Amino acid sequence: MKKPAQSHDHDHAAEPLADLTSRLRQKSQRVTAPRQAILALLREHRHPMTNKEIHAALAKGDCDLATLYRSMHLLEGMGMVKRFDFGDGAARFELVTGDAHAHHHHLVCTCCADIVEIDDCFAAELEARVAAAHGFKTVTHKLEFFGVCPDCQQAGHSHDKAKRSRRKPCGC
Amino acid sequence: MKKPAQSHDHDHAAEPLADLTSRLRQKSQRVTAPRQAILALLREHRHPMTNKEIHAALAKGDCDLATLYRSMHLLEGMGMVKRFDFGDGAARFELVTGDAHAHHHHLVCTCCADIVEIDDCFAAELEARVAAAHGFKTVTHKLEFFGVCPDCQQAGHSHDKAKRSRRKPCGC
DNA sequence: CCATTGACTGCAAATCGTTTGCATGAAGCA
DNA sequence: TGCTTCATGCAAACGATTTGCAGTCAATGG
Repeated sequence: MKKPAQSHDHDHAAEPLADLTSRLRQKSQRVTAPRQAILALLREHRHPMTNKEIHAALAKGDCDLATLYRSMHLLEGMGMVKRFDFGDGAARFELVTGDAHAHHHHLVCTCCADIVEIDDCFAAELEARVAAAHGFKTVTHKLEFFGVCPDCQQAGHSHDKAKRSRRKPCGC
Repeated sequence: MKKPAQSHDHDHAAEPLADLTSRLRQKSQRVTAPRQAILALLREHRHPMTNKEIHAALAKGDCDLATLYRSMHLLEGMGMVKRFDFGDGAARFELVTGDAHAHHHHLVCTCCADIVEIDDCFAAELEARVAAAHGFKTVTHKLEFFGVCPDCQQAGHSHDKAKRSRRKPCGC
């Protein structure tokens, strides 16, 4: 088996792993090895990851893919992770950091899949406007931007927007 | 087989079917029965439809599901239909009408899946702002709103936003 | 009007992301 | 320490979408 309680190393300004697990416990959810591994990994990444990426990044045997999916549902339901959809058919997840920066969007390079975070959300006001105009309640929105990043522009690739690439943000 | 050139009936201010098929022909694509059936059906609907819905709406035998998927790719590539993603795992398509109203978003009821079109796109300016701020080129965006429509609010259902319903915009 | 030919279609099998059933295993509590 | 319940691993099931293949047909030239 694996080290039971690694609470040291890699800690770049992120919430301590212990705090994360205690959040789990407080909501009467069990703190299991797979869940700890997932949270520990997500702490390291500032950009959303697909379940496949998460699964590949975890030590082999740390967490079954089915368990991973179940865990992400659980964490999403608890508000500990946020789900993003870049339109390529695979959900992406990001750890919800307690601080500000909570609500944000992304700018995804359709060429190299590089991701930039867009912090200021201009859509909040629009949300209210839209809700009022149509009588809807509890309105939320999904907004993501796609384009070609500076590096890829230089690379000289002939990238017309999204083309029909469904599998990857980029078809390179 | 079916009537070869029905260019009459149902015609509420939409582009004539003949014009649509000629657009196909001009791009050196063949005008086949399945494609005509698809275009004819899409002309009737102002809201985006999933391939399953389109397939179900077409007369049995009019178009195989595989052909439907291939056709939608073709039409999307030609710019004759636009693809929308409501985050429920199924792509939706809408006929691109030559007129204005080209670029628009939707407000989807998470309860009854009712759809309202949002014509004014405030995001266009944001797109430019985002592109400039990060050096990206050919930036596009995907933006959809979700909420509970007036009718569903009355129905008294206890609908907290999207919950974890992935399959349908609504989990009613 | 008929032959030609490559694009298009239907069908079935294959993919991919995601979910679920089930028996075993372990977290948290008495 | 033992119980009870929740969580996990494995495999099979699923739904959306894609693809291989052989037969079919729209567009074209004769």
